[in-house]
Amino acid sequence: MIRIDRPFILYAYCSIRYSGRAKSDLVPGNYLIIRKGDGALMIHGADKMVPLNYQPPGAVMIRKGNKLISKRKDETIEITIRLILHLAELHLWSSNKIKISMTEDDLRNEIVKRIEKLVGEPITETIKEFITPYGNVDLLAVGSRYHVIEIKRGKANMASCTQLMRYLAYFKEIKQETTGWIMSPAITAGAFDLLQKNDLRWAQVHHATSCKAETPRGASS
Amino acid sequence: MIRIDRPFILYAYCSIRYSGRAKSDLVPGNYLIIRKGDGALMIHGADKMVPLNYQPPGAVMIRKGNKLISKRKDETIEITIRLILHLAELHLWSSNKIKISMTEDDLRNEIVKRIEKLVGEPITETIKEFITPYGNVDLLAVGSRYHVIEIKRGKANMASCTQLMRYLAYFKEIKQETTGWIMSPAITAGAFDLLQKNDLRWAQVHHATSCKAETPRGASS
DNA sequence: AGTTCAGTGATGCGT
DNA sequence: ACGCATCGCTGAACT
Repeated sequence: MIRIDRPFILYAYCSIRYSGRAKSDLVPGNYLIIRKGDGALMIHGADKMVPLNYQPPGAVMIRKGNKLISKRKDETIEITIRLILHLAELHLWSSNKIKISMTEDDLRNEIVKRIEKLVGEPITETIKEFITPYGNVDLLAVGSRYHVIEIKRGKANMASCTQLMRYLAYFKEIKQETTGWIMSPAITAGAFDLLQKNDLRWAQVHHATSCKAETPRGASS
Repeated sequence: MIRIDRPFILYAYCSIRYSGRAKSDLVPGNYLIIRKGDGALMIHGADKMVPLNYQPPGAVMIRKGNKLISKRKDETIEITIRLILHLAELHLWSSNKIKISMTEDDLRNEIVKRIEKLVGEPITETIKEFITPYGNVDLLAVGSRYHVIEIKRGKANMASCTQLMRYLAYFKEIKQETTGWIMSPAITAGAFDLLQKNDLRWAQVHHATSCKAETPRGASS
């Protein structure tokens, strides 16, 4: 019963049992096991990006004979190793953080720059992450009325609409005149219909370059 | 310029550039690169479960000198290798599928068994995935009225509520008397408030074992 | 610790 | 293909 702390990769013929939030059994096979220094554990099959089984950082691993057992809170992964095919410790693994651009936040900054053109009226103030009891509004633009804006970096869908409608319910409660907007590069047909039915608007916006506004009525898809 | 098809793991001192839906640069360091036979690519740092950079199945990889370039549609990852620390091909990697239990679908089956006790009235029919223009209802139970049931395997949140409310809007349109339910092992405080305001109900249900029903009024959290 | 939300979400299932 | 919903989602930020 030995505690294992160092990060390693292990390619082995093994079987896996998981129990916790859910349960799973994995029949014996050749799988790739990756264990990081923070406790993160991933067991990968031959395809797909997501691991077959996994455990988040904080898990503690011990070895008991030919079994590797990783535990975290009420969750356990038990790896029964039948044959080690490849094993390596990874020294001096870097933990640099990655910097991503073209996120939703970047898009919001673009929208703020062109806000008057997008909503079609003079705006005196823009507030990011405006707090309501039903969640925080991505962007609130104040002009002759409030513009409640939900931003999506990709294609907006029905869930995006209901998220917007949830915020609007609050402004209705406090009897504040508002227009609800979704601003995104694209929107699904169902979401667009839902917007129309609720008298909400969509403005097509793009990352970094141009922004073009349309009312639901004028847009085709 | 050599095309690479075989799965491998590579631990190397390298830098990464990604461009596609978003953009990122990763400063030189020691990273673990995993490439699967279906094209899936993952570049892992020293911690966390999620890769720093990645590409889904279908990506094509070529080698150009000390660069590995993986492309898929409009997305490119370029790995500039400065020093190979460890390299291995993975032979006979298994692609067995994993079978998970205690999913939302399992919970739904439990609920169907106890449906009359949960909704508190005789039920003549239960329909899974009942289709509405606003999406498919997890479970529809028909008694003296309709019971529209949204099921969550974990803790229900505000998004769960708005999802339910979206379905209910349809039944209101067709003037069908309904009661809206969320059934889940737990629910967040904000979601519970939102339910109450909209005269909807929550029933606490558990995986596999017992089910206990409560009205929003009676529940504490 | 709890809650909310973004994500290069990914993945599966339907149309 | 697109649309939609789940995920043992993970991770981050804020309370």
